[in-house]
Amino acid sequence: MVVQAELSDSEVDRIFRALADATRRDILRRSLDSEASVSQLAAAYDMSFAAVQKHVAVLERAGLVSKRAVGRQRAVRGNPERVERARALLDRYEQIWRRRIERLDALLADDLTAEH
Amino acid sequence: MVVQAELSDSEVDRIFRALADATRRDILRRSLDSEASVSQLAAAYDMSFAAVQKHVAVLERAGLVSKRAVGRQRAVRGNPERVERARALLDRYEQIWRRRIERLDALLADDLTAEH
DNA sequence: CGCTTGTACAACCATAAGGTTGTAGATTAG
DNA sequence: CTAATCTACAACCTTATGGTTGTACAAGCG
Repeated sequence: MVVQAELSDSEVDRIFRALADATRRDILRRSLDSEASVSQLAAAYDMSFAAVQKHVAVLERAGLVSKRAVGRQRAVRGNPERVERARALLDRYEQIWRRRIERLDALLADDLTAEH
Repeated sequence: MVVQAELSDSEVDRIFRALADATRRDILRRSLDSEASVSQLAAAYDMSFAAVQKHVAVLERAGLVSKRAVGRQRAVRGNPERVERARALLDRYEQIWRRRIERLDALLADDLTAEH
């Protein structure tokens, strides 16, 4: 099992920032489903090629997709490992909440015991 | 079981946008762990009260926290349901990728069969 | 070779984000 | 009642974001 380094705050910032745009989420979905060139992606949206190119760049800087040269094209593919990392972060928040509930439950149990 | 409405694109935008800042993620963690007033939260960061207040407002608009009036204080508490929703979205991306792999595996199996 | 296609990137613009200070209203403490 | 505390919000500033157009260059096509 590969132990991964903790993501820095700014890396996490970039990941969630990249996910905070519907076009980028759609590009991520497509590129997880199958590789597509930047121009193929661009054809799918009602905006300039350059705009789509920028969105891909934001995803790339966040590590959510990577590009591979195929002739003059750049094949974009999603990086499931990064998505998993983001999901794991949210899992931790849920754990924090669950631990809180456990503490509260324990307190309540103590109170009931004390009432004897 | 409560069936939940799909989150709109802009709701998802707000959720991930809210998560894309280290201070806000920390506020979310704290408020999932235990309720805290805005001023208690503000004391924890090296920025003005108003700045922290704005961060709380961003989290609130995203539905990640809610506020409850307690005298003159506003108790901020995290909303685990929303965190779960965000996590579920990322799960879907991972599923998309897994389905792709399954398709590729199926193709490979066909090829091997064809070679007989 | 010359033309088309695919990409990269700079320059620019409008708006949003993240911070500040200042003012004002509610609530509690003395 | 008066003073202190907690919150809300407006106004302002700087920088980032998301879009545009235009230019440049590499790779395929005929």
